[in-house]
Amino acid sequence: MASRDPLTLLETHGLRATRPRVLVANMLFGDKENRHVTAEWVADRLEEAGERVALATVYNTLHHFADVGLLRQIHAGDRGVIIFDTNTEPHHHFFDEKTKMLTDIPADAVQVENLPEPPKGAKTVGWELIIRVR
Amino acid sequence: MASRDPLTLLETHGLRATRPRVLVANMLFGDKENRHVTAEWVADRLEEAGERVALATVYNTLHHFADVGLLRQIHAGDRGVIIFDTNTEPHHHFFDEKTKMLTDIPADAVQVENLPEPPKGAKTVGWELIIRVR
DNA sequence: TCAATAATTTGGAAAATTTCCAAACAAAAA
DNA sequence: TTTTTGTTTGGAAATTTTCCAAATTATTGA
Repeated sequence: MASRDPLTLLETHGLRATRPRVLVANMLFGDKENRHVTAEWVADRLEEAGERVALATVYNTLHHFADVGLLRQIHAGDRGVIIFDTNTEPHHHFFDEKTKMLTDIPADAVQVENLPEPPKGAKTVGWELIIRVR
Repeated sequence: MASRDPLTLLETHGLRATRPRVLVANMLFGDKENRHVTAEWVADRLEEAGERVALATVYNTLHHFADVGLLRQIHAGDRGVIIFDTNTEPHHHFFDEKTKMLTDIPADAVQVENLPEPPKGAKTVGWELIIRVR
């Protein structure tokens, strides 16, 4: 994996190292933990740290990170909330329908054969399994 | 598959055959088409048909249908919109990241081996593959 | 270094979607 | 019937996200 040094990450992904981005990058990539985060969670952490960053900027930042592949937007979980995953490697999720929590499943825990071809005109950019549990 | 007769469906799923439910059941199960619908889509169709049903009732109805297994809430697609799938059989989806559209993939088109065990205390209620395309 | 240019941030308003609520209504049971 | 239970209604409220125009910050290149 590439370095997790926040400044380097921004640099190598063509993002200006502005204050909000550095703060968020530090929070998300400063250690090796993978996280499932929402804009609200990030904003709350910043607030706790006494850092003043507009909520709109948090959204901008997370979307920018996702655009350049630093984060992945998860298509699972509670409707109405965008969840970003710091783990952009292929992997899967348990989704607990009661708690609305996501848990990672390593990619190699499952074998999938015959991944269907995408409709023509489209190409596959990724795939994942969502296992719903209660 | 069980009969798709709307009244019978309501009956066998323990739902009172009220006016809004019959209207929605007709719209969704009156033919053999599978559909991915939102509350807004249903409300619009009702409106077009000159049927007066409160939006809150459309939501209630769709949630009730999902609760009894007549519909499945899809965990994919555009954030912020609840999509209900009339196809409650196991199957998968292509998700087009550009258009936000979902396309069905029949369950037997893919072989998945070693479905991981759920975390203890939980049990698997379903699973699906989401293939993201562009 | 300094201006010019381009990108980003801000805060607040607006949009979009869903849920909540209490009153009215309809269906089922007694 | 009457009672009880479940459902619908419309509007307000809640939640989450996006939009916007102005201010700020970073970068470029004289």
